[in-house]
Amino acid sequence: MRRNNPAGRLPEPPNPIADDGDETHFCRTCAFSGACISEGYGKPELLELHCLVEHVGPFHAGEHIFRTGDPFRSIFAVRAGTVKTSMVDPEGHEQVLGFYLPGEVIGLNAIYPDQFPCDAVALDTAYFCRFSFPAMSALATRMPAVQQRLFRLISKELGMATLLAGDHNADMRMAAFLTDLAARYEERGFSGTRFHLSMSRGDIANYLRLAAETVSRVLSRFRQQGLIELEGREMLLRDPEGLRQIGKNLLSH
Amino acid sequence: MRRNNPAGRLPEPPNPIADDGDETHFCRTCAFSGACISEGYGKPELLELHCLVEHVGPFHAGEHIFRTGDPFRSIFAVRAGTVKTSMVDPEGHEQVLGFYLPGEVIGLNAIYPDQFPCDAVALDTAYFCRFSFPAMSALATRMPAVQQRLFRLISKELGMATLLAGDHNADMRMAAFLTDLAARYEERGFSGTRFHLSMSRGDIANYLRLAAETVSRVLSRFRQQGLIELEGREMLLRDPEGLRQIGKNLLSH
DNA sequence: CGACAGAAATGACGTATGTCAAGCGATCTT
DNA sequence: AAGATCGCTTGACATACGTCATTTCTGTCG
Repeated sequence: MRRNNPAGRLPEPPNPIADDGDETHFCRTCAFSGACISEGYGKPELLELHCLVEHVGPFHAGEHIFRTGDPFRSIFAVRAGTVKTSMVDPEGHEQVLGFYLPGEVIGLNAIYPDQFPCDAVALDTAYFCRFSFPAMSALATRMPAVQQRLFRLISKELGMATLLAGDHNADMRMAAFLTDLAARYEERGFSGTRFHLSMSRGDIANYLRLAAETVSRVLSRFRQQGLIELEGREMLLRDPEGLRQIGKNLLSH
Repeated sequence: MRRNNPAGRLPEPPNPIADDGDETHFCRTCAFSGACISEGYGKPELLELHCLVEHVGPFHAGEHIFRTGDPFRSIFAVRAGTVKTSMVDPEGHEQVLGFYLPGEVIGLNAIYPDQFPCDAVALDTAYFCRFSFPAMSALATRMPAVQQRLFRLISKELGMATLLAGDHNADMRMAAFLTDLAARYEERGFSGTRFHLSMSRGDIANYLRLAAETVSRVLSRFRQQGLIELEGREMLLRDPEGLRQIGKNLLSH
């Protein structure tokens, strides 16, 4: 447990949890909430959407939410915690595909192959809403807003994937990674300048297609340059705008 | 025109055209055809889907089908020719995102931002079917098969994008690229061992995140090793299985 | 036909980043 | 408390690939 906070350390960040939903209300930060709440759907449809939701968890750090090859039946919205998705190639090398924060959705890349093409493991204690995909598709045919939400979610994921495919140097990748994380935390109502890195340096490196040593060096350099403060995994962005500038070629907005 | 075929040259490849559709039949190779034909939908729905299709073209080599920032209204199925999609970063560097062959669909990554996030330019003379996306979404709510086809198309594109994001050496990338191209040609009924590269070495290099010189060198090496025969842009895969082995870590199947 | 321009191939060289290795500080185990 | 283990940092060195420069080839146009 990371509880005590001795003097001289960075203050603890607020614990990122999106878990304020109940039987008739979605968690405020959930990627699906907009499909009903913000678009003004009435009680009946709202209840219908809730019928196909199942709360699952907790999953503890290192536990799998799904594994490569599992039959695709559901997508998962993160309610609390952080998730890493990754593939392992035929030679056994891991490839980190992404990190998912509260309010975000995993499993969308399983629709086409109809089975999960990657593993999903919890990086810390995590809770989920599980949506049956067949039921959701069926509902989508009756609720255009749900259909559109799904189209947009998948298309958004597609946009994300293409960004990191570019060839950029280590500084750019790292700066873009931090800026993106910050924006996503902020979008969900958490601090966009102070947060906890749930993933190891090795995972970050793998995700950015760098060596772990390179990640260490870049972070050290960023610290020397006053761009960040970093103690273990507690991150404070001292100069978010500076970081954004360095990584701007990778960032959509 | 590439017409005459003097002795000593590779024979001309069959011209990749998927253009056998009419008012009530889709082109056999079209990505949408399965949505109606193979799933046994009757005349009424078939006609409905045709109503929202518009044949456009020809676009000549270098002409834009759409540009970054254009409002998103339609997706395009390639009927004939080849298309390159690319983004330009704030510094003006081009980033090739993909190449699209007859039967494939472009524009899916525009759904989320609701405007095209990239340029699409014809690499040779190209024809398209344009599908109004709002109309298609509306139809999808009434035809689950169309909805599923859309979900799967976008999700497939997502899978493609993540593959090239890995860190692999130049040989692997090139071998995987050729194997993928071959498979896609074959899937659409063209030769999977002999085809014309519609794109320049520079475009290939950019797509694979390599320098053009590296692409040249790798291709020369592949030729020396007897993996391919190559004359200008006419490609003959001498050892497709060997190539598949080299690139297997990047390939889904 | 010859001149020109662009695409492609090839060689020489530099560098960003990977690899290997050592060391340090936490946390866990016995 | 000693030892083992793991995550992280830092340094020294190696290398795959990019960059720059030159040459060759191909197709185009006067």
